[in-house]
Amino acid sequence: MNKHMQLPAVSASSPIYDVLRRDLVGGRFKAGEKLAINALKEQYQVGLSPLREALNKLAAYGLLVQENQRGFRVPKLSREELDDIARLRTELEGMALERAIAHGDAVWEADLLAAAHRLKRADITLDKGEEWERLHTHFHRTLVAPCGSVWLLRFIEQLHDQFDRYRRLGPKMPTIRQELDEQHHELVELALQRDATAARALMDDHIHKSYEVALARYQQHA
Amino acid sequence: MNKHMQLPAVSASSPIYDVLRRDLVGGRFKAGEKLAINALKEQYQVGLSPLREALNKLAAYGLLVQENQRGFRVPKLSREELDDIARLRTELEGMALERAIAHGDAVWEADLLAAAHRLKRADITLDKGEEWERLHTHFHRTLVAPCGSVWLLRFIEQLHDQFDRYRRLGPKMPTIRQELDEQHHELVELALQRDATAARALMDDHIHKSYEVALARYQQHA
DNA sequence: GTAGGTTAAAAAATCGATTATTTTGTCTAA
DNA sequence: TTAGACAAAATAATCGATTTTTTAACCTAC
Repeated sequence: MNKHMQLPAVSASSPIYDVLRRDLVGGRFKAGEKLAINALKEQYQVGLSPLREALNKLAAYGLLVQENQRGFRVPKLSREELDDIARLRTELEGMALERAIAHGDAVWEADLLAAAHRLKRADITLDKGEEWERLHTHFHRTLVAPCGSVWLLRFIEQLHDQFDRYRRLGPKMPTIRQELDEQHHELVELALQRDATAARALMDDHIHKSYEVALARYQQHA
Repeated sequence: MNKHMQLPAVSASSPIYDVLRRDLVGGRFKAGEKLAINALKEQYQVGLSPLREALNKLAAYGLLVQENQRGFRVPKLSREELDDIARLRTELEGMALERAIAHGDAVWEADLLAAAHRLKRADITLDKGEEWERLHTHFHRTLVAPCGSVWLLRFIEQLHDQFDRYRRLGPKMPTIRQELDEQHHELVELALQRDATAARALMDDHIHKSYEVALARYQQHA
């Protein structure tokens, strides 16, 4: 399971794919909204073909719904789905974390410390928002990276994106964010101590807290 | 979690997508092979745009690899990946089966019996090959269908497709197939008895046996 | 003989325009 | 007034051709 393994590669370099994915996860589109392709074409300044290919990929990835002959739509949000996503995240990320703790090497330990530190810094300094999100995603990805399963990582990433559609419905809440950030550091500690059981328990709690934030925001419509 | 829930919908009705998916899973293309788009266009008698959109979706789904400016490629096979897929299938399908047994209703019981019966019939009658595959996929899908998690079902289906790229490398082996088919019926029995623990254990074994078949075929190059 | 560079051929990606489908608006008849 | 049918507009999907990039072949210089 070395680093030169061929990745199934979802994100195929196309800039418009990455931009649209970011905007969909970030909530720049309303849930249930129908995408006006011509409008997008102008808004993002891209041709029709690259745009449509990106939309097709996003539909296969689950960030869009494609309807027979009537274009693309942003998937609706639902309490049931949020519960589903949170539950699966708990199972899959817990599993991945245990395996990562079993297999992670010294480089991983260093990467973890670095990722956690940068995340905390971004929190303290003037909040760039988007930058914190990037670092947050990167931290969670780093945490489970050496789990040894390409497919598990793939599914986790997909679930993260879906989860964030709910979590990012509202504005940032500094109090909660700080609490969650503390957990990030505790997760690093437990990972370095190779305490898989405790780490998994904390991860469960971490996801549950995030879930409560996401649920609250979802229920405030937005 | 009712049946009218909005599905994330990967397969968006496009005929060429379904056909290509079937052919990729069925091994009509060599692993690692580069797809000649113009050739495909003629072979499948489709236009360039629909074809490219299907290829993009398949890449996002993991049945193709998209390389920067050099088209699409059938993913390579590897022992490591097969192990990965089999292990994850065990975890995810086991989880889904337990939940399905907890939530499945009378309609599910009937569907299960029907699916298992049709599968056995297809095995006895002159083997249409492709038809058995269809029924086999349908049986496994039915088994876990009422697990209550749309995303879990989605991931399981994806892993099934990937697994089948290995399993279907060689010709059918009647002896083994019969053995696995017996397990299908035992799975139904345990499901109807609502014995989640035994059912999960049997599912583990079932996947492990399939894994051994797939591994043997993979190692004979093919 | 080989490395490096140039050119020609092939292939992928993109574009502009056309075609097919759906949606919207309007009119008519019950 | 409203349901249904028709026509017009809008939008999605597809096509054919162009542009860009990669790959292959060839040539030259060392």
